[in-house]
Amino acid sequence: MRSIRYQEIADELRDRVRNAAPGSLLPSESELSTEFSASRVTVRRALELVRDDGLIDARQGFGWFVATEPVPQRLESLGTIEAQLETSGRDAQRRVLEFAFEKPPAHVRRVLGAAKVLRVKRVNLADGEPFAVVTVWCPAELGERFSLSDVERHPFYELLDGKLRGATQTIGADIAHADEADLLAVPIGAPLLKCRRVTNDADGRPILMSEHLFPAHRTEFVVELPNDVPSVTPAGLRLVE
Amino acid sequence: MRSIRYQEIADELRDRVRNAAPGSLLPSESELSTEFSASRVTVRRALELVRDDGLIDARQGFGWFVATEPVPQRLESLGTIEAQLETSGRDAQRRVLEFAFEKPPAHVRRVLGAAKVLRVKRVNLADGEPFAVVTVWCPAELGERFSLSDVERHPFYELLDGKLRGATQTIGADIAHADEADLLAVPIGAPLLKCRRVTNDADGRPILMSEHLFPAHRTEFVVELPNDVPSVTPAGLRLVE
DNA sequence: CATCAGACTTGTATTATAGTTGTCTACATG
DNA sequence: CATGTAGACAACTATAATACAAGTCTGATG
Repeated sequence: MRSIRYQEIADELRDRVRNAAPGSLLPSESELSTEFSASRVTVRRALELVRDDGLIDARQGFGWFVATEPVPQRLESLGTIEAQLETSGRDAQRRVLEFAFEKPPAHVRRVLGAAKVLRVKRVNLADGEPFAVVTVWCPAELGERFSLSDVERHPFYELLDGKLRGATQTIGADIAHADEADLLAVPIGAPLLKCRRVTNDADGRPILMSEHLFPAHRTEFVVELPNDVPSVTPAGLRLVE
Repeated sequence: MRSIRYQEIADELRDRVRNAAPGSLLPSESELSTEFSASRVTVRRALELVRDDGLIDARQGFGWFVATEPVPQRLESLGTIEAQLETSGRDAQRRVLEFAFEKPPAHVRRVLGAAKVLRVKRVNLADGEPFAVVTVWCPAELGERFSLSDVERHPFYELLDGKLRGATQTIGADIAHADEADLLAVPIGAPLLKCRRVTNDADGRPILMSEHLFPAHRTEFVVELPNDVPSVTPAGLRLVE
């Protein structure tokens, strides 16, 4: 069986990088070149492969270093909306509208499996203008630890820091009804993006359910598809029953 | 019973390939030639037989290698909508509505940078019911290779097989206007999911732009977020200007 | 302290070579 | 006529060797 040299080198480098501290420098390309008895071009191709994995990065005149963020964010190049607002210098606020312990609606109960839940409804503002209405449900025994001011001051993921592990997110569309139209300052019947998310804890059990409504004229989802595209049809779409 | 040499060789190769790692390289044709004491042409015919099984593939100047899985679909656990329909036993059809070479609208021209484009508009049916209206733009010099029946019979990604590399997909919402409402068999003002996609070629240049409209009551996007969730806010959302 | 030269780094070419597949022609054999 | 052998050539790939541009750091110099 033949083998490609730069792939061998890339594998070796991946191994080393995984056991190295983030931010630490790799040997220079010419050093690696002599060490592997390969030309600089070959070493470079290997390095570029590892970079494509998100494990390392390079700066001209400086060198190759282990990437600080070992978990590459393949899914989307954009961060959270809050971080976006912050970097663009806009002011982000949230206003809690409702905060109640109650019996969950059927579709929430089916997912969370709790007889009593905390429901928090709030509106998110960017520069004073509303851009999202968010409803979050979580089991009552978890929600009892939070006060209204906790929820008002901190995002939910901070309060549950470290407990959240993965999520499934479905994106749909709806039109604004009277209640939502009022909150989002759009006319009744305006198109909305509706996002339902089920967030799991470290053990994979769902512990958080949330519904987000965005006015379509101000928001859109962006998904980067770095690899081969299997179809012109949007990936991730499914027909609902 | 005389056995045909290149079929014997093909059988032997099939055996080896099944026990080899995907992506690994086979010996070169001339090596196999000496190993099997057969001419290179004969070995080649055997290799081509195995390739027709989909087990291996070749690249000129590189070699023969064990075929990898069709597509490493990391992004979402769901496949394309066509594959979904197929596995669920539903009937998928498409009907081409418009097929024209013309000057592109501004937002298409800005992305593709072409003075003339091919625009194809079609409606997708599942079990006879419409579930998507799709418009695809591509530069005229690329589109000239395709006929109307090409587009009607094959998905676009098949016609451009191997050329497509990555894409950026934005998901938004809109309401159905008269034209779309008619095509999708929904009332005017019904919520629609609107997906715009820019697909790039191997060099990262955009070569395809498409717009997809789905009736919201029948469709939704599903995005799996396997890693840490940074926020309760949906990932990938951004504010538009 | 500010500045500048020099050593070292990555980024990006070009050229060369050996090895590979893709394709063709010519010929032999049953 | 299908099957197999032998050979030649084009096109492509991986790799090496080299050169130069451009960015980063360090330390000497004034």
